Amino acid sequence: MPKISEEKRDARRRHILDAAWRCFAREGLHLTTMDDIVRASGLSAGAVYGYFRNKDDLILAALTTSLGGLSARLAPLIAVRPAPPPAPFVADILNEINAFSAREGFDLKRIALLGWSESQRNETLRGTMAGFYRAFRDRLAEVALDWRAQGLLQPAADPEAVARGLLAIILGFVVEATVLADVSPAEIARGLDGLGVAKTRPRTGPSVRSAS
Amino acid sequence: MPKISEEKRDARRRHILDAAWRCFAREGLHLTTMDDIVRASGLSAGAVYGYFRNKDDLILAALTTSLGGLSARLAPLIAVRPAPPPAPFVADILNEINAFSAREGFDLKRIALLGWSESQRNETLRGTMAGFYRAFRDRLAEVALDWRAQGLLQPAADPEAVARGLLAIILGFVVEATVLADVSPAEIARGLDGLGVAKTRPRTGPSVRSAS
Amino acid sequence: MPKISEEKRDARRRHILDAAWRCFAREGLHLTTMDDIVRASGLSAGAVYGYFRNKDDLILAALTTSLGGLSARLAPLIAVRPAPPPAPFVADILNEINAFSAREGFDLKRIALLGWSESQRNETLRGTMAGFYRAFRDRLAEVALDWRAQGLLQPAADPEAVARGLLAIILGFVVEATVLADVSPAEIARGLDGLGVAKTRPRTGPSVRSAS
Amino acid sequence: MPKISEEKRDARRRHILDAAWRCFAREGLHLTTMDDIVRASGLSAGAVYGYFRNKDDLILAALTTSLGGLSARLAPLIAVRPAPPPAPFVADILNEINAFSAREGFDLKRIALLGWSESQRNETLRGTMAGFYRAFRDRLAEVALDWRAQGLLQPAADPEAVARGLLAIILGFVVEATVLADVSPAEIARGLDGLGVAKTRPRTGPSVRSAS
DNA sequence: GATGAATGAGTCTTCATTCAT
DNA sequence: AATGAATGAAGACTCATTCAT
Repeated sequence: MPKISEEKRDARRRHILDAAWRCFAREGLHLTTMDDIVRASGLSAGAVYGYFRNKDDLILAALTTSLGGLSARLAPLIAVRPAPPPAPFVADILNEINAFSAREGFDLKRIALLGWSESQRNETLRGTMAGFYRAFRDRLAEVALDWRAQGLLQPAADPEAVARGLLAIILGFVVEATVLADVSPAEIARGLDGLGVAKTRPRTGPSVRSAS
Repeated sequence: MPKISEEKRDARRRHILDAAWRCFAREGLHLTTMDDIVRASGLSAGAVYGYFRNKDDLILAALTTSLGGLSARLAPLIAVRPAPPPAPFVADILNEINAFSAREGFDLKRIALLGWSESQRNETLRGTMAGFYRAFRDRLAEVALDWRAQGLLQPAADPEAVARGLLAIILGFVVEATVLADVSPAEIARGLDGLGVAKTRPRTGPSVRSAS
Repeated sequence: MPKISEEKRDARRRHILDAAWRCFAREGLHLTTMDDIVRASGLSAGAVYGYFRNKDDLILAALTTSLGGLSARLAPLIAVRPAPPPAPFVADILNEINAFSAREGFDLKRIALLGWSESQRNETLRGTMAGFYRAFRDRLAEVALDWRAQGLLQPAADPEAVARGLLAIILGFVVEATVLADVSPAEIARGLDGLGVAKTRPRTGPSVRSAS
Repeated sequence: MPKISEEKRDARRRHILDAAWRCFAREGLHLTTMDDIVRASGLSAGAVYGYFRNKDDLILAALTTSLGGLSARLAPLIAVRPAPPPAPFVADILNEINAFSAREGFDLKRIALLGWSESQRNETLRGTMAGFYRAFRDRLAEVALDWRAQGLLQPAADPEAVARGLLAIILGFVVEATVLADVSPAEIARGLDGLGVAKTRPRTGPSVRSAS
């Protein structure tokens, strides 16, 4: 087999990551053996090692690639201006997370949980992850600014603090939905609405309705 | 009549769990070896196996015991009536979580992250965990009911949905504080206040001030 | 099994080294697998690793222990005063090397060959080996001094140079006896005797001068 | 009619052997991977396998080719008649060995060490090597005969035994110079000169008789 | 009851060799 | 002829667990 084309190589890499995701979601990061992934990918051990230096490298790639994919799908949602009010906005985000998860036959939310654990003992991963979440939170702060301008927040609201709260809700949803498995984006949105006061009218747009 | 009194045995058990916590927080559940724990506890391998049937048993005990301990410390906070308004209430909870964490020289929030990952592949653990969080959420729903009665929520607010949202914020704080390491309970509370409406006055009680 | 006695542990270590020697002599250092040694020792893989950190450690121990053993057996021979004349002295040394080799059912001379190769890529080993040979050569220089005093050498003989030559003969015998397998200590001794001549005047031809 | 001329093919072969020598000298025979050699040669794996059936074949070729090369360079030295006296003669040989070594940027003496080790487990190699050394030793015996005729040896000297001794010194020099790295051909020659004495009568003491 | 040495199945990883292109 | 990606059988080493003392 002579030199493989760049894109074929990328596809192969992706294929291995797919197999790894499925395994990780089922068994966790460290209980998944390389052999599990090798078998799931249908390739040989040597082939997998031709694409990833070692297991840690594969874990890192699996986690950061997920993050990157999610990032790309969330980007358009947080760029909308004027930003939808808090509750529907959050519902949209959570729905997108669910949708992204559903795709490949494994739940991305599980991968996220694994990633957080792993980031405790992997410097590189922690850096990448923190960078991703921080960038995302910065976008959320801009949204909060827009909300305040729209009069959807308290006049004195601190966009940075609001962004921190929003991120907590989003991350917390991932945990709650994965561990308790009985929460929908719509419920979180309704809860937010309940907490919010006076004029946050229940929205009727498609994004909330589309929630499970 | 056992050679060792019941309470001595409990102390020993506790001692082993302490060692295990420290190891788990540092290396994760599955990268921690039994030998790590044996060495950290200062006991012999045989001794540790006298208290825990196997590694999974030890993991399970470590995680559920943490949960139990946290539960006990959170109980008084959620029983207060009339319940403090949302923002300070949440701040109190988060501060308590931080305080509990700080205690033993390891961060309970890390253990929580590990537990969520682990619950994906351990039926028993998942059951225990879901039970704990569900019970906690039920208490939160009662708090929400009280808030609504106090007029602190929208009149039509659904206490169940609010409880789901509150739990998400709390769990999300654990993630954000552990992975990003740049959030304080007070900020989350301010964020909630910003999101909340009209008359949620900044509270001045000790709990918010005590936040970092 | 509770704590093992120091001497039992040493015996076990020795037993493993014995097994390793046999394997190494047969297959070479790097073609011998740990499993070969494990099987030859009759122990389990884990047990072997309880005595030697890794394969390199075992190799190092096997080689340096051989060296140490040989050193101990050679010591009395080179301490004799007045030293026997060169030829019989060398014969004695070579015979002792053969005798030491014969003992364990494997040939120490082969181990020496392996050690020299290995010392090219193992700093520690090279140091240990060089130290051993240098110390031995220092003893040989003392012997040469004694010979000169006895009038058995040229009056102007340099004991250091003589020691270098003696060591070369000894090491060369190991090679010749192992690779050609048709040389005896007595023959080397006779050869030395044959070389010892009337009046080997320092030559002045270009070839010696060209030597570094 | 091959696509590549015979001499181009030989040059390629030589090029690969060169790469292999460098690798072997650095890492040893069995720790050098085919990929190391492939990379060092700048060719592809397939290309290397086009010239050598397998790794053992390459090892064999590398070792025997070295031997052949050395043989060719030593031949003129041992053919000189009248032969130079022992000390300068040996110095000439050792200098030639050093010179041959220096050439390619790797030390042939190291290759020799590797070859001796390898010959223990490779029948073919052992045969080739023994043949080479034996032939060389036969030439040395002729030199010894010439020396005796010149009166440079004891009248009763056995040329075969002297040849064995000479070979030992030469091989031993390779070891000493490689492992101790502090000997020069000139020193060995001076040592030989020092050993050559007035009246080294055949001794009759027990130690020589005890020799096998 | 306690100890900690021993077990051995299981893990990650390498690498000689092949062969589709 | 040449390429280099793929193969997969080993190899080194680990670690949960047991049990003789």
